[in-house]
Order: sequence, then C-alpha cells, then structure tokens
Amino acid sequence: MKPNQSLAICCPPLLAGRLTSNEANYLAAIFRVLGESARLQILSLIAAQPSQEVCACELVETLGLAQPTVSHHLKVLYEAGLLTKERRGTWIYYRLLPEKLAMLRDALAES
Amino acid sequence: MKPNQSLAICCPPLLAGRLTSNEANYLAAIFRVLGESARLQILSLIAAQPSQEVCACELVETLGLAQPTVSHHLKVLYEAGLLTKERRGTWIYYRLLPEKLAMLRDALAES
DNA sequence: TATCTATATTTATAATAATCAATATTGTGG
DNA sequence: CCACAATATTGATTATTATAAATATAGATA
Repeated sequence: MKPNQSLAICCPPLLAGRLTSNEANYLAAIFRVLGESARLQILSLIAAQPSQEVCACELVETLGLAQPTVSHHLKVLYEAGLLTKERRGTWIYYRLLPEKLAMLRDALAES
Repeated sequence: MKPNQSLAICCPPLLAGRLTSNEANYLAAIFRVLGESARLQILSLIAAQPSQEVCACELVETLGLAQPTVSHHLKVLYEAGLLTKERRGTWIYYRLLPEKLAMLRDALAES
C-alpha cells in the first residue's frame, strides 16, 4: 500500500486539539482516581445501596483491605470530588457526587 | 447529632455491589489508561481531526515528548482497545475505537 | 544492497502511588 | 475523666509507571 503523502513533508501540523494541557491534566487526575479497582468497588457499592450511602466502617470487611488503606481510598475519592462525607456520631457516611461522574461521561462523549 | 444505629453492631453487611472484583479490575485498567494527560491529548487530537486519524509522526512534536515516550503511550492506548492502527507505507495512523469509550460512558452512568 | 525515515523495543532511572503497621485523633457513653 | 470504637495520619516498603537514551526493526527509494 502506498503512502498518501510525499516523503519530504510528513504531515501538516495538527489542528488544535480540543483539550488544552490544563484540561487534560484535570481530566487525567480524575480518571486516575477511577483507575483503581478498590475505588471503583467503593463507588459501585454506594450506588447499589438503597440508602445511596455507605458507612466507612463497612468497607474494611467488604473490600478485604486494611483500615488505613480504605481510609486512603476514601480520601482520594473525596478530594477528587466524587464523594461527599457526613459524620453521624462515630461513623462517617459517604455518598456519590453524581455531577462529577456526569462530567466525565460528557468528556468521553466528545469523541 | 446522634448515631442512627446501635453501638453494638455497626452496620448490616452491604448488599452485593454491582461490580465484581473482576469487573472492577477490568474497568480500572481502562480508566488508568485515561489517567495520563498525554494520552487524553492524543485521543482528543484524533477526535479533532477531520480525517479522524493521526499519524504517529505528528505526535512527537505536538505533545513535546520524546519519540519512545509517544510510542509507549500509543501502545498503551492500543492495547487497551482505545485505538486502532493502520500502517500506510512508512507511517502508522491511529484512529479511535469509539465502542470502548461508549462502554466507559455506560459504566459511569450506572450511578 | 545501501541508506534514510518512521516506529518499536530495551534498559535504566525517577516519580508516583498502593499498602499496612503503628499511632493519633475524634466522638460516645459510662 | 476514662475506656472504647471509628476514622485519619504518619512513616516505611513495595509495586507500578512515565520518561528518554540507546538500539533495533521495518518500509521506502535509489
């Protein structure tokens, strides 16, 4: 099969991509948060609850991870804006922040 | 504010989450691929092209990364099923595989 | 075949992140 | 205040990954 352009000049420069460097950094940071199976399981567990929330205390046993590890993942999810947290007595309950996921869905739709 | 459950038993066990461990691993692996800004920029650059494809040769200059680094990222995207590649002469052209992105969009919608 | 160009691979290094033991913090109830 | 429970933080270790220099491979053309 023949190349469809001359050898002298490989290709014209790309049009400006849709993502700026800043946009790409921002989106990538959120996708990186989702790139861990324990964190995805946390999100899906919350979504599967009728109450739409989980107590952090449930997650250690459910995920089979040490408590500091679970706490770490919850913090990452929280700081990424994917979860809210609410203290009720000794326990802390986490809920999804669906707007963030919707934003990611939109980002993936632009292709 | 008072806890809404007895101290003796923290919480009932969670219902089975929607994601199995295998599903979570699979999804996380793809999100991890999207968790790098250079790779997101590659995807958006392809989407922004009228031809819906890019020559690998264009990306080194555009992304400001070394050629082996770009080659690495393209391989990661390709092996994740996010890109197709086609050799035409000396050059290799990459295109999006929109089904994979649609699958991720669906995964994010289940919340 | 020889040479040039585009792309891939190998290899090493540096940066990032997951994990968990130990410890600290915060709230509850006595 | 004290003891206990839930959660967070610190610190150390390990695993993963991005990066790029050096090199290899593959194709085009003469």
